[in-house]
Amino acid sequence: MIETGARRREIDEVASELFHANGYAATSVRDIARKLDIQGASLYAHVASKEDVLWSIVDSTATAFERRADEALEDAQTGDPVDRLAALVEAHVETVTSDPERASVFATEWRHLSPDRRALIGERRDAYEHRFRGLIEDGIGVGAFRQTDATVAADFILSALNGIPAWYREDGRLSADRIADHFVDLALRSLSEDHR
Amino acid sequence: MIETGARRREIDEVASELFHANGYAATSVRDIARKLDIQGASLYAHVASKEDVLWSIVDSTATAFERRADEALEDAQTGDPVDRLAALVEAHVETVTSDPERASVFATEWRHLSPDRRALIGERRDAYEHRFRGLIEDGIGVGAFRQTDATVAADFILSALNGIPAWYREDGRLSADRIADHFVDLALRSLSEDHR
DNA sequence: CCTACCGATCGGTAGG
DNA sequence: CCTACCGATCGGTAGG
Repeated sequence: MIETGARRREIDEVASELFHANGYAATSVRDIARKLDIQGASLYAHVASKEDVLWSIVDSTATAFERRADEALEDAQTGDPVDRLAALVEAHVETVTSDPERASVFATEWRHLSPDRRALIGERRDAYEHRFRGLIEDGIGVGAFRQTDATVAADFILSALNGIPAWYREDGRLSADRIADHFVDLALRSLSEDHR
Repeated sequence: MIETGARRREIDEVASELFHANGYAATSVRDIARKLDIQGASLYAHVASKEDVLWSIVDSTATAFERRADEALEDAQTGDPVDRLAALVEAHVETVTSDPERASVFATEWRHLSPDRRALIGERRDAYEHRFRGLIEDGIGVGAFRQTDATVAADFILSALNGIPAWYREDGRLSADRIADHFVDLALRSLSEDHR
């Protein structure tokens, strides 16, 4: 049975902070416990292992990215690959900015998962990237995007998106919405045809 | 006195591999020693601490980025901000692909440095990013780039560049040169004016 | 570069 | 959720 109580959620929250700030390997179970004002060993009343905490964060964040992308594509209500890619980029920025710490842990700490879990996440990441690449290919197909390497372009855009947690501040100069606008713009233009 | 012998260089090389693959915190001094077929304690005949190894990698890689950028801008021999930004992006891709493991360690593991060293690297990173931002601003100024947020654009491009180690393979489908071409193209276009 | 060793800390368990 | 505890491993030192 998977625990889903308030305490369990608190664990994921403080662990996300610490894993983001110092990395999974440099964060001890006692570091997490200290932030919750309990003893290190007491954490095991709620979780079976340290890796389970990482898994919980990574798995739920993967689901968040997938769900938000699904919704965005449904809402788009259009077959235009340009609009659909814009919706995907916007959704991604929204997911990242809504919880930058979890997004950052998801993007950088999954190598510390067990081999089986790592493989599972690897597949989901591939499928997610495939959406980007597919829409880029579609856009090239209809002549909306320049003839370019869709794989490189998808990596380019996704790397830029995943870099957001490194500099985003909730109380920063730009709101999450404005950042999303900028990123949609930069991403679409990077694929645009010359009109000179 | 800083040791610069062949063994010392080997240490940085295998440490770069391990720090890249598993992260600094998850790599033990004995892991590094094992790859060199020596005892864990023997490593301390060559280095004063584990952190000194990380520092050596990070510091030399920062220098490599700076030097290659300097050369590229000198070679550019032009005041055109578009050409100069292209040269900077190309130089960055070259530095990353010439040693992706070191580039990746530089980009992701510097948080494990001591506070003073972290601050030093932070300043150098800021200065480096400032070159990108400055050229973007210049390009906007002369009307070559669209009116956009230069800080966001610089983060966008630099994050994309720093994502390369995550997917680049030396024996992969694309040569380092071709990747550089693609990235120059994607980066410049992302800043381009509409001509519609 | 080795052997022998150090104190500290790690993730995790037992039993309440 | 606590106290008490476990074996393993950590970065690093002493002395050769």
